[in-house]
Amino acid sequence: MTDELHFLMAARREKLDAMRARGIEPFAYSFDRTSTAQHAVSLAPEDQSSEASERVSVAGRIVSMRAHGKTAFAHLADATGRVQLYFRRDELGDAYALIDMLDIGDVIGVSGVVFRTRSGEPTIRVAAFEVLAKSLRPLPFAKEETASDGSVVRHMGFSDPEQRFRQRYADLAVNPEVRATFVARAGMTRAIRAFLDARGYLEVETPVLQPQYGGAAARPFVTQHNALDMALYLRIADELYLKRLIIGGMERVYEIGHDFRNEGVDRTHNPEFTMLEFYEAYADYEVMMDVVERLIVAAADAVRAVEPFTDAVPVFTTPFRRIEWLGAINAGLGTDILALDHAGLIKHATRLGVPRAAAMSRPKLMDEIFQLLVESKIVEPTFVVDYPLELSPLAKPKRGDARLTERFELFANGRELANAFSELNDPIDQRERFEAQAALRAAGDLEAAAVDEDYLRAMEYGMPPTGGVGIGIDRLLMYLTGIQHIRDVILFPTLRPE
RNA sequence: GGGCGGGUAGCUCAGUUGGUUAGAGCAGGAGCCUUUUAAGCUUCAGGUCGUGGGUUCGAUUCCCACCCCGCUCACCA
Repeated sequence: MTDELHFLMAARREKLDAMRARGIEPFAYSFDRTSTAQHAVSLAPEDQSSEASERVSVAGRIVSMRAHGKTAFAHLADATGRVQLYFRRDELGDAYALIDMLDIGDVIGVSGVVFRTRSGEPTIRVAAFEVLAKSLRPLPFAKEETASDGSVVRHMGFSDPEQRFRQRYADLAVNPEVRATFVARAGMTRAIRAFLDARGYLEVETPVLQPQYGGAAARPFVTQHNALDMALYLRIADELYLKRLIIGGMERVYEIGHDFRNEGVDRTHNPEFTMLEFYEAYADYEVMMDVVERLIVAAADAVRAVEPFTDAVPVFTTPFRRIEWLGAINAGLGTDILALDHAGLIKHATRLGVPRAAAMSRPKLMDEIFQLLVESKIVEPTFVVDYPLELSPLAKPKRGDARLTERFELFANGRELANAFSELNDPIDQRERFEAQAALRAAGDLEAAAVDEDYLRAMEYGMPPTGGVGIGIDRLLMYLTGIQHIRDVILFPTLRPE
């Protein structure tokens, strides 16, 4: 059936027309609120015989309605919660006829005094009300029952995952607890900004559209600039631009923004996601480990402050455990992985069950083996330190062991939460690393980086020693809240068009 | 991409071993009801049973293909 002709919508259009026939315009310009729903509830007198002295005006959406002839009850929801409304014909006179033209979903403004009903529920006795926006399309509100222990039981409702994400507006309107996730998300990023700002960091914005992408291993989205007649890539990382700023003398910078990776969509991957990167001149990865630890704790405190997540957020003991990449993997493998040639790596990877190992490059094989033997088994937050040089084309070699780099990743619950290094600041070494990547790329590794000549030019001017960190904000929120699917922490996850 | 499960009313779901009018609750219309709260009572309406083919006297049901969704594996260092 077509929406336009649907009987449910037709009925609402008829009510709209009936209101206008009475000279009422049901789409308002503004409404002066004197109270929120939450505040109105708090005004209710203790005993049932009296009522609050103060008259309140509240606005929100009608989420339930029970009409009884000459009286009617409804619940009004705003951002703070819900409050019951009581309409009486004795009180409203001719205006009471408008009750027949209201629907669940309408946005209305009411004023009246707060009292308690026979059953004790705080309720506004409506003295006047107006329709602020007529709802022409029915929202799938669920019936809610307040159990004797005060918990709310929702009956049926709006649960189809596809429709919830396609119509997040309806999801948020109907399932108010969804909002809490995004309140927590905002609290978390606010805490992170406050933490970095307090440390003297400057928040910056670098290009999303880039002529050359880099800073990570991933396949990009490509787009076309018409006037310049050139291809542009959506960034896969912020890294190389933020380090250009370090070279320019902005000694502490961070950016929170979207990166884009042209890869699969699943429980932990959305094509666009939010990345925090921060860089600090004159710091090495030891300093950054300490910063990351405190930043994670600050983020966790912020999420813990949001009601439904208080118990979900892990309580950390610092310092986090540290293990060495090479020691951990060699212990699992029973031999020195760095002593293995390509054929030996393929043999071990295959033995461990890595599919299609024969087609993989050395770095890829090492990472696969690491994931299986070490990463997947980490539960408590753990810094894995000192990654092999060939896995880390932007990191400085480790002092005292040129096979490794000063790099760490933070893992918890088998997932990567942060990736960081003492940034490579030797432009000659960086060129060699880029060229090694380019060779992998030429050999068919679609995720290997290309040589970035402009970045090398910037480095040649002189880049101070720098510590840098990347943290996936969506993943961090998932970890802290215990939410299992990335689409539940993103307001509008990527979907196929309808 | 592989495997498994699913797509039936606006929402949440039953059901059809192939058969005539496809069901429920909520939401909706009409009526009654001046403290209800999953309000209640009476009554009415609401469906191309994901799409397209095939088999059949007859397909929402069986067969084939396709589309979409979920879970999962793979991929995503």
